[in-house]
Amino acid sequence: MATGRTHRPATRSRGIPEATVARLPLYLRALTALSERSVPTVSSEELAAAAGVNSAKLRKDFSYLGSYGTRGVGYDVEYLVYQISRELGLTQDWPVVIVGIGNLGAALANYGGFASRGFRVAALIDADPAMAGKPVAGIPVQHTDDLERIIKDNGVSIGVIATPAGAAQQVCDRLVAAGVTSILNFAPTVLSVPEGVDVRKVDLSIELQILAFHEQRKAGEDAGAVPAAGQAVPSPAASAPAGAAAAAVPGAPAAAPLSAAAAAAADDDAVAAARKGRPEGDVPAVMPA
Amino acid sequence: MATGRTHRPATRSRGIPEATVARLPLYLRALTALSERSVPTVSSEELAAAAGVNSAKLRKDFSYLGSYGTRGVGYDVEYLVYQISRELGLTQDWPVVIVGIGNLGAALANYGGFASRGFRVAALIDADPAMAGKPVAGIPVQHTDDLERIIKDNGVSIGVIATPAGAAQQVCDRLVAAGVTSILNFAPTVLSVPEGVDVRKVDLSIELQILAFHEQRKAGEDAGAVPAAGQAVPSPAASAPAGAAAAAVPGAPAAAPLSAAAAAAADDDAVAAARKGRPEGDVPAVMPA
DNA sequence: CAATCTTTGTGCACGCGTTCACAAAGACAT
DNA sequence: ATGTCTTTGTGAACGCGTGCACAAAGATTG
Ligand SMILES: NC(=O)c1ccc[n+]([C@@H]2O[C@H](COP(=O)([O-])OP(=O)(O)OC[C@H]3O[C@@H](n4cnc5c(N)ncnc54)[C@H](O)[C@@H]3O)[C@@H](O)[C@H]2O)c1
Ligand SMILES: NC(=O)c1ccc[n+]([C@@H]2O[C@H](COP(=O)([O-])OP(=O)(O)OC[C@H]3O[C@@H](n4cnc5c(N)ncnc54)[C@H](O)[C@@H]3O)[C@@H](O)[C@H]2O)c1
Repeated sequence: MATGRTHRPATRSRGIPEATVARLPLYLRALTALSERSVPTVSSEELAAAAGVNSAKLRKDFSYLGSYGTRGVGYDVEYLVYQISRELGLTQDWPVVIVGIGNLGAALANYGGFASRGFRVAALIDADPAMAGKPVAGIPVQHTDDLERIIKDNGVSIGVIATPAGAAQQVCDRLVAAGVTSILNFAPTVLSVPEGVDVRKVDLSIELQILAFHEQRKAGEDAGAVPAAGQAVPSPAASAPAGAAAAAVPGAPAAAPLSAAAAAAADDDAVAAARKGRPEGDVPAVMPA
Repeated sequence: MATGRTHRPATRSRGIPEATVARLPLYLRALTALSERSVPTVSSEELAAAAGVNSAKLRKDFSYLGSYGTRGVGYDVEYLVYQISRELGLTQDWPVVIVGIGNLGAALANYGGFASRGFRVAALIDADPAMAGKPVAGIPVQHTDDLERIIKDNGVSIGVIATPAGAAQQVCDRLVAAGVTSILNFAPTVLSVPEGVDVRKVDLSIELQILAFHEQRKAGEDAGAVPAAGQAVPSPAASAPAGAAAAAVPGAPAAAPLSAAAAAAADDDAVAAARKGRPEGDVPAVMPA
């Protein structure tokens, strides 16, 4: 899932908790499905099951919106769809621009789920001159030079960034300067934005790493110990003076810390680990990128 | 950002809070960047700034892993990169399969960020016979019929679902049955999985809706009142619990209605929605989520 | 109208996550 | 050694989110 936002610790939006806001789209989706099947009402129990949440939580969530249910009966589907849509601001059209029409950007542009939910792709923007004018998903790609004009002409307030990480902050700055106040970022970078601008990020790599963590733990439980490998391990070299540019590692940039320093400090490490009550045999061999 | 997981209320994984696990990849990314610049050490303050978090939070996060810092100096970059990598299980190779090689699936297959962190795309799977054998990102697409064999032959434990929503649950079931225990789901559906299987979802539509909510609130603050929609509004009033396909099922256990709703919701994909054309008559200018 | 049954809305308790604030640890200078 | 300075590691307080459990509301039946 996409996670992470520039938190607004301040006033709780209109009294609606952030966690609740994040679940409203889920409820809306389930309700829409029921609506299409012409189901008139649902109980909190049924709807909660469809949305994959606890029924008490769902009821509490709805209570923030008001009392839209009928005791002994449940919630009126159509009415609730409307109320949630209104609360989420989906009763109006939101023009969106996608910046960076590469593999991902093109996929997003082709994604039907955009338009079907009130989000209209107002423009596709890319820095590659070769792409200018070329239609993607029926929409001609425009050059970055016109970014500001495009944003203003279309009254865009939501921008999607799908450029390489290196360009993300710069693109973000331009979007914000042009008037965009909500950004969905797919680039693996932490964007810094001024107060009042919301950023949400979708980070595939992070999701996979979280899954890997749990996966490893599952495997560890089944097979008792971890694949032990008594190789040399990088360790906090004796104590590198922060100031000096003299890297802890001479030549090699990132993969060779298992040289002199490491070997010498290996003993040190074992001691430290033992002292702190950490198993010392848990040392794999491979290094990540 | 991707959000939502099948929670494991049980034992807190090895004492490391879920929230911390979710931030480790962020730290790792920042640390890797420092490592490439041959920076030997960082203070919690600097690293926190780079990762976009509070420094106290970062220190507490690291404290769950052990005491890897040096007071008065900071953290050894190389050592920390190693420790976090190990904790996340990135010191080993994770073969991954992507199911559903359409717009999104193809983009994912082409994504370099996969391999760079120890995730290897072991196979691409699609149900379309026309795609079988066709190479995407240099990897030949294989047919769904061989899904089980592919999973087992490659020892895959992590699967990515990028099929239409309607097929997601079915694909999920097959993946799980074949041995996959971690799933990253891009389809807009709530997947139900047995205990022990982790699911994380990336839902673009939900992210945009959350942004829209805040966007609307910002606009509302500026312009005082709310966009008074004088439109006709469905009211719960008259709606009587019709007898027909009344959802208020007799004694349905709660399992049946779940899968039923899920299946229905699944069908509510962009494509389906577009094909059916918007059911105009009802409600405001809202659209299904 | 009264009794019964269903389901909402919410008070309450609990646990997790965040943040502050500071003692202690170590580096470094003298 | 001793003192100063920097930065970690963490105790403690606080707030948010979750879920239980139940009273109240309304439907439904007799
Ligand atoms: N492809 C995926 O599945 C995937 C998954 C997760 C994250 N990401 C991230 O999404 C981003 C895009 O990925 P991709 O695979 O589409 O990359 P890509 O290289 O295919 O596309 C990037 C596009 O951005 C354009 N671009 C570069 N600089 C720009 C600028 N300053 N302004 C406007 N456009 C600019 C390029 O011309 C190119 O068309 C990357 O940051 C990547 O890490 C991609
Ligand atoms: N494209 C996007 O940017 C985007 C964004 C968010 C979410 N999504 C979701 O991701 C999913 C895929 O989107 P897409 O745009 O790539 O769709 P798509 O239609 O382009 O691709 C879907 C692919 O899945 C294959 N498929 C269908 N049923 C299958 C099955 N049972 N087993 C294996 N493969 C099967 C199809 O042959 C097709 O190649 C959808 O659920 C969509 O809602 C897409």
